[in-house]
Amino acid sequence: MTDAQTPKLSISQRAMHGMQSAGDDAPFLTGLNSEQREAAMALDGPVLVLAGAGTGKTRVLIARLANLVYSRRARPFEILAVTFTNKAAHEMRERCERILGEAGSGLQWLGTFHSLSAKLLRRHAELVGLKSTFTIIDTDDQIRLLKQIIEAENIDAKRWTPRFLASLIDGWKNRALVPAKVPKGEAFQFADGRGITLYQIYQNRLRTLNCADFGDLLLETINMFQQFPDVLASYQQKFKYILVDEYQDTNVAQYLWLRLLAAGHKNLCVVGDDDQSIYGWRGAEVENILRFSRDFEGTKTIRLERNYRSTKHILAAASGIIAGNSARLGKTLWTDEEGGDHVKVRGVWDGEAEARLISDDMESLKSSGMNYQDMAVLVRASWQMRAFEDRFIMVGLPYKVIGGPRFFERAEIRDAHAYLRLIRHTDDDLAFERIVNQPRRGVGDTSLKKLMALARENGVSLFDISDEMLKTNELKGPARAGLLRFIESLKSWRSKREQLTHVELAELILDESGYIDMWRADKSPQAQTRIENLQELVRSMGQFDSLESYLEHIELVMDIDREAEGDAVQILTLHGAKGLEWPVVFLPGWEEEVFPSPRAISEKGLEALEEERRLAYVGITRAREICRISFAANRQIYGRWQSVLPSRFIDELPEESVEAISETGYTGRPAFGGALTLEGFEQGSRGAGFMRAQAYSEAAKTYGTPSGVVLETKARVINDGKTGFERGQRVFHDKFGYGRVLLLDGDKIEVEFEKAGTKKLIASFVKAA
DNA sequence: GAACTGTTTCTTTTT
DNA sequence: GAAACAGTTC
Repeated sequence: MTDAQTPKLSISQRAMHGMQSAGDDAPFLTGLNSEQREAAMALDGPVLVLAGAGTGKTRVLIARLANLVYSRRARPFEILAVTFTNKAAHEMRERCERILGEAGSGLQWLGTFHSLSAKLLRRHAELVGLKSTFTIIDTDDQIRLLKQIIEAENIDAKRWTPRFLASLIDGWKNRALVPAKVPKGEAFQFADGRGITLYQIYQNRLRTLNCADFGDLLLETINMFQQFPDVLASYQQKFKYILVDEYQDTNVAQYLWLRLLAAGHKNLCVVGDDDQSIYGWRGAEVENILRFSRDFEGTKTIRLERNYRSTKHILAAASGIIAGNSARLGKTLWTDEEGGDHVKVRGVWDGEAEARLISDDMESLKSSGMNYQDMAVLVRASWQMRAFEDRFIMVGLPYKVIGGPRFFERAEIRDAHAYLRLIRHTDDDLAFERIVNQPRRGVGDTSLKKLMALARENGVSLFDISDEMLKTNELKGPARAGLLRFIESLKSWRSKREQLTHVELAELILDESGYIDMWRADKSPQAQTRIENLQELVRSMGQFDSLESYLEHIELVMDIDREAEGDAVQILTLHGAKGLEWPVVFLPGWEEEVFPSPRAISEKGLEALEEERRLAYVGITRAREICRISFAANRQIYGRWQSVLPSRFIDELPEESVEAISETGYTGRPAFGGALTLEGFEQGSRGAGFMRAQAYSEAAKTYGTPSGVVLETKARVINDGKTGFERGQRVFHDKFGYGRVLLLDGDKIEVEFEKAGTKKLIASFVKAA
């Protein structure tokens, strides 16, 4: 650790008076309003800052940090600052460095829960049975490992998928439950009561492999703290002040983690917004924010409600949406900005038309003097990105995908990483398994199974057992030759580690292993992209000073920093957009079955739906000046064309702040006369329902009304987009007779018929019995 | 052991 | 409509 950097003290004299907080004129406080100032200056004791979207919470956090350092309450390395995403951590570091200069770089304990945990664990790994060189495995490795375990236990991996087990285990880890602490009953969620046993086996296996998964990073850190109070005490002493961003997204494990560390000095400041809680599926508990003042006695609560980001209409639209939620603390955002554009809601024919519309908009905004980097497309799910990429490539519009079908998740990147991981530690069995036959070396399933069995029997790694086996004659033919070549290559690459830089080594490996050649020989259209990705990977390695630091970064951040190519529009998911803002924001795909996502609709009802609504709120509040929502009449889902309804959220937008239009411009009345002003639209928010109908029908006008599609929509509009059936309800079908509803899926339902078996069908063909 | 073929399932969202 | 999976053939 390179500790103790005292900040340059060219600052206000008053800020230097020992344990005083900074004076009102401290430079980092200028421009803050009174609440923000209060939050930045209340340094001691527990503080809860409830900060609505765009109320300047990051500014407050930075000011607070600066205040801590300048007032000499704490040196930079005595401050623990936790963010939720790596992006946020990165941004906060940059901004701190700008204000604090060198001292900003001294913020060694600024990071995500996971990266900070990894750092702590590497220091004390042996306390929880790991070596400090442990590998952090990703979801892919996790699933493969679980699959092996499930199969080894003779459980039907079809009925009980590794994926499902992984989600259960993640859930337990999110609640900080080691196998012994999982409530017994929950074992029955998997394979007739064997869930906990499997969890235990998995944990043992991870330990032998010297691996930790994401959940372990937190779980094991908590374990360590609980089992070794002296270690905990030393960190409680060390971290004099703790700051947490996006507190509404913390789960139980993270809450415990914080509570343990904050118990010493009790200087814990958390910043959050319950309306932006969008990680419930990852175990986040909004409860945490609600119970904060109960858990930490003497909590000072500060509310930031003045919005500095968006225009009035954008704010009104966002408020209109979020008002539909019942479970909230209730904040009222306000702004004294006047005017600004209305939020535009536009209906189009299909996804392609939507991409066209948006790219046209972007080009015209650009020609009116705006920069591409000031515009973003925010989607619900990453598959939606593709349509935009296709379109942007076609018209030559510069864009950058952030997150998305992520770089690191691509097979070729994972394979390349597996090679590098094996260079790092030859006993990385998961990596070995992945690439021993990639490219094909004749070491197939049977040979690998044999190796794995032997390795397990002897308690050694796959690499070591291979090395041993090659000395005997147990393997024959192509398998032996291939394995020999593989092992020899690995040895040779490892021996060159000293002479070559890690970048040169990576190039050598990709070349000598035949991996790049494998893709060169591949005639599929994606092969070229894969080769480019590999080149990009090698290039990105240059930003790190060793193989180890590169891999550590990849394992934690799960993405590489791609070259920022100047002025480009950004495409990202709504989740990825949290905490960011743009002058212009496009929100496409506001359709039932897309957003809210079908799962959220069918799953646990209200709760999931409210989370989707918060997501909509997050989306709209990312916009500063222009916000444009759109929806299509038809969309390809799973490769099948489906006609879809505008999202229910569109109905929830306040009429006064919204303009519903189509490419042909505004015209008076709905095209379908009575049809579209039917029951469905009349119920609920009347005005917006009209808008939804209007924008929709305008789209139909523009593109004609191809037979079938719109008519079908009309029928469903009468049903208000819902089937009107409930799970378990008894129904009748003309042909199949009587049955019971098994599950609801958009406009379709699955019915178990008494005579005809289980069928999935369009709900309108079924009557209540 | 690999190459080919047909079938099925699937997608939220991130560390 | 891809990617993962199972089954078949060489």
